[in-house]
Amino acid sequence: MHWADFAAKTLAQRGSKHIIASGITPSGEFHIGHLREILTGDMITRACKDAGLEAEFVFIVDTADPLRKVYPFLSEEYSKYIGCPLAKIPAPDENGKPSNGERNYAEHFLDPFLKALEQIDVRPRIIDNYKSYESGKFAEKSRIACEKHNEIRDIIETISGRELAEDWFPFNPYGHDGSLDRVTVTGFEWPYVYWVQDGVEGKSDLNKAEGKLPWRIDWPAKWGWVGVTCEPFGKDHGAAGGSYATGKEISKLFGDNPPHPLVYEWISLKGQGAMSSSTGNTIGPLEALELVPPQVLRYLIASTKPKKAITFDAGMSLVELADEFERLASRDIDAEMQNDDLSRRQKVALEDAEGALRMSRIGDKTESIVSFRHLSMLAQVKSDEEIITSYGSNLRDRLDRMKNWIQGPYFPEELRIKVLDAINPNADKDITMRLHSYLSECEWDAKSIGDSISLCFRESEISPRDGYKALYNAILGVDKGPRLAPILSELDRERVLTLLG
RNA sequence: GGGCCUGUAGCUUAGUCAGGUAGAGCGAUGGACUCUUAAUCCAUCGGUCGCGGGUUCGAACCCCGUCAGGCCCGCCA
Repeated sequence: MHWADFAAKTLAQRGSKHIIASGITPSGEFHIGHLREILTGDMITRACKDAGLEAEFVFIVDTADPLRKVYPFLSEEYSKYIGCPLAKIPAPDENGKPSNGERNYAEHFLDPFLKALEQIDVRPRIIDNYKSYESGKFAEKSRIACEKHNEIRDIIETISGRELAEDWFPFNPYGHDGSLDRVTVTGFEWPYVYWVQDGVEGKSDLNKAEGKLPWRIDWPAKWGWVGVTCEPFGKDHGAAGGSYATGKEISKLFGDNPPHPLVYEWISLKGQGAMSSSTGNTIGPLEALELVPPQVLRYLIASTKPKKAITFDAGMSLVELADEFERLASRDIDAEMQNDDLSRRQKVALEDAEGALRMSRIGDKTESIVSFRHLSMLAQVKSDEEIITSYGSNLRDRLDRMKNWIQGPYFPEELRIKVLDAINPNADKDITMRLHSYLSECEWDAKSIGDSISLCFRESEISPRDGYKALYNAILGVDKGPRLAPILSELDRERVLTLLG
């Protein structure tokens, strides 16, 4: 059974109505790693619906989280915003300086991500955390947290095994400068938390966004008022003593039923370690979508069990992934399932494949007749019109993406068609000399070139196999390759003749 | 120090929860297609299941130990 279906089955035992949640802090550029968070949630939601459950997917954007530090992509001017909620900070401009524009910091990074999600057919209900504090959604949980601060302290200290500071309090007010830093809570009397920052005293109303719950409490509080029944999260939250472990207990303290967890591994970039918004070591979803169709990105997540680490590579691995998806999409899985000779293992594999495909599909079942590998070759040697004419206009979209890929930095060298610059001594001289004379006389278009090559082989009694091998070696330096005539017709006749010796 | 996750063919991996002859894709190799799609089709090769013990008629799977990598136990999402 596919992992998403398995999760749905587990949820079915809990009830028939579900809210699956994902949460991300928009502290920097979104990347493929964040896509795993979102897609994992989206796929569980899809699986729940397939299983006949009522399910809604929500994306909680942690806009109330403070700016932690001045990231490398920000200018020093941001230091004055450290500790302030991302929703109240101006977006950086192209130089990393605070802009005067309309958009805040959180929106600046969130908007492009939401556009990518739309392409990928993920349409969650968006919950803005800061606005939720503003409208009092957190008030009730905040009240309980403040009233039961000793129990909460006990839960965190016992489960995480760490000691909290003497002046720790389960609610962080924003001080007079709007920052959470250097603020000490001095008292609580509903609905106010009293505090002092740099000698300045003040109070924060729990009904408004005048402070926020610390992460380990904020999370279970959201579970409660949103009604979350399932949430996937990264392995960092999942470890023993981590925020899920404490959140689960705090959730019970709030009188709620903690959501079903699903821990997923991280995505790293090939050869560069974990993806990280703060170091700029990222590939964004939009960037990836310029190379492959959205189904392939969905398939990347769908075909890998959540606990498996993914090493993302926008080169050859992505070509293989895309082709694997196309092959799978063109199979008739239902028919294959009818085969009674299948072993238990083969059956399981088939079920997983069916599930991964179901989780990856967007809209109609449009399969393609051309593999990515093949398309990469066609795109290098033929004009768009020729390709569209032979394969149909529904290839347009993929062709455009392929062209981006070829022109960009990620296109694998092994797929690049490289014409030699000098005579290849490994090519059969005898054969290439004969081709030389035939090709110096024919018309210089693809058809004539092809005909001349055939004619040459026939009249010289050279087997096509040996003949093409020699020709490929002379032009491209390899034993076999794509259709040569169209490539030759794109080159100067003189250059070709030179290579033939 | 304590805990969690991962380790299976050259590569990516299924199978571990419910123990029963190790499955697949890619790549590689060979062949077919009487002028070559990096196409397609067929076949073949390829695995001490990280390592060592134990339980069992039988272990990739359960138990103990061990090695390697990642992560958490810092209001850090």
